[in-house]
Amino acid sequence: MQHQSDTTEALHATGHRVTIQRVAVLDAIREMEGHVAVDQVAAKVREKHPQMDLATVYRTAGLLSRLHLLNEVSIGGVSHYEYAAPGKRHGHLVCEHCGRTIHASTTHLDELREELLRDTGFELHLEHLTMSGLCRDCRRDEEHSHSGHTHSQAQHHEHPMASGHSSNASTGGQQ
Amino acid sequence: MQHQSDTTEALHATGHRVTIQRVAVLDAIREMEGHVAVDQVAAKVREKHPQMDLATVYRTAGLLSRLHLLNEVSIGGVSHYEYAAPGKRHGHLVCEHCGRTIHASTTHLDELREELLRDTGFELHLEHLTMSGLCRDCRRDEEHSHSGHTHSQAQHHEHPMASGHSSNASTGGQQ
DNA sequence: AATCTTTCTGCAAATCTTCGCAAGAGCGAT
DNA sequence: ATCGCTCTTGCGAAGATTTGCAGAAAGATT
Repeated sequence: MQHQSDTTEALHATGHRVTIQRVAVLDAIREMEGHVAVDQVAAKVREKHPQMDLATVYRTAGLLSRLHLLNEVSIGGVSHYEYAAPGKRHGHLVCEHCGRTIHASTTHLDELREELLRDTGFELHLEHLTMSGLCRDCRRDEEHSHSGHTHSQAQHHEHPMASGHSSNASTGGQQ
Repeated sequence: MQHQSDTTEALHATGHRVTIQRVAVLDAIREMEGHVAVDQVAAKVREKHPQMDLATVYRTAGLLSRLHLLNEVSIGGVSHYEYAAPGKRHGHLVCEHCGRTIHASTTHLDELREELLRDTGFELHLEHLTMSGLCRDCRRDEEHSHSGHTHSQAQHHEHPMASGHSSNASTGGQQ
């Protein structure tokens, strides 16, 4: 369990200083599974370092994200982070209706990435990619309610939303 | 040039009320080219309706976006909107370095959309799709400075950044 | 046109996120 | 171990966005 070295190395290699805050934030997120919101990270970190400031967590998570030690995922406009386990790259599909997050293997995305690079010179960063749309369930629901255009304006009817987030319906193939 | 009717129709058809605020916001954004930030929209709208509240602009732009009359684009974490001209769909590629936004034809994206739909049941909404990465120019710059890992942390060289747009290219003052 | 019901808006307060700055902490040189 | 040069952090404040609420306005009804 010496991840520590990874973190330290990555920071060193990029000319950044190794601070307890940085190690603590990464550790906290690694301990918590899935995508966690910043305030959750802060809470976790404060268990051991009570004086850690929220702004520091934001800054640190942002930095670690840029160093590819974390992935940043925007869910409903709110930043979440997950540990960027090496070799486990995936895109994020967030359902606009129920808020659930699905992981998409990069198989599809790599293709897109190459095409864009060739055609526009733009190098797509898959690590931060979050795309929105409708998940299978909500899509079905929506089709059913195609009768009266009540359109209650009501935001999403908040599906049960499995507590532990990221119900993985992905293409199965996690690398 | 009676767009008015479009707006009115779309609102009606979805059971929403037609208010001056809603028409005004859509008009303002249609008059301003490209992606405009919410505060710019508010300023424009207030030329004619000085009492219009910022929160209303947020709520209205969000609604019009859900009705596909506008496209929402997140640039550097800040919401921008553009008029959703029918038949002009495109994805948004935002450069993490200089903040520039590039339009990607949906040719590439449609493919991805279909694959995702088939493999995961997820219906990707291209209208809101914003992807980040590095544009051609910044990519070249970055490759050049591959010498010492000084990581000067130097502020971004702030490219010219095509016309209009919010002068706010701040990718944030790096740590 | 007056009335009624429900949706919207303006306002203010709450959240989420970033920023500026002075004090504090790494890390290389002494 | 100490010094010094920078990078970082904590803190307060500002910026961005959302939310609750009560009054104002839209659309249906009479």
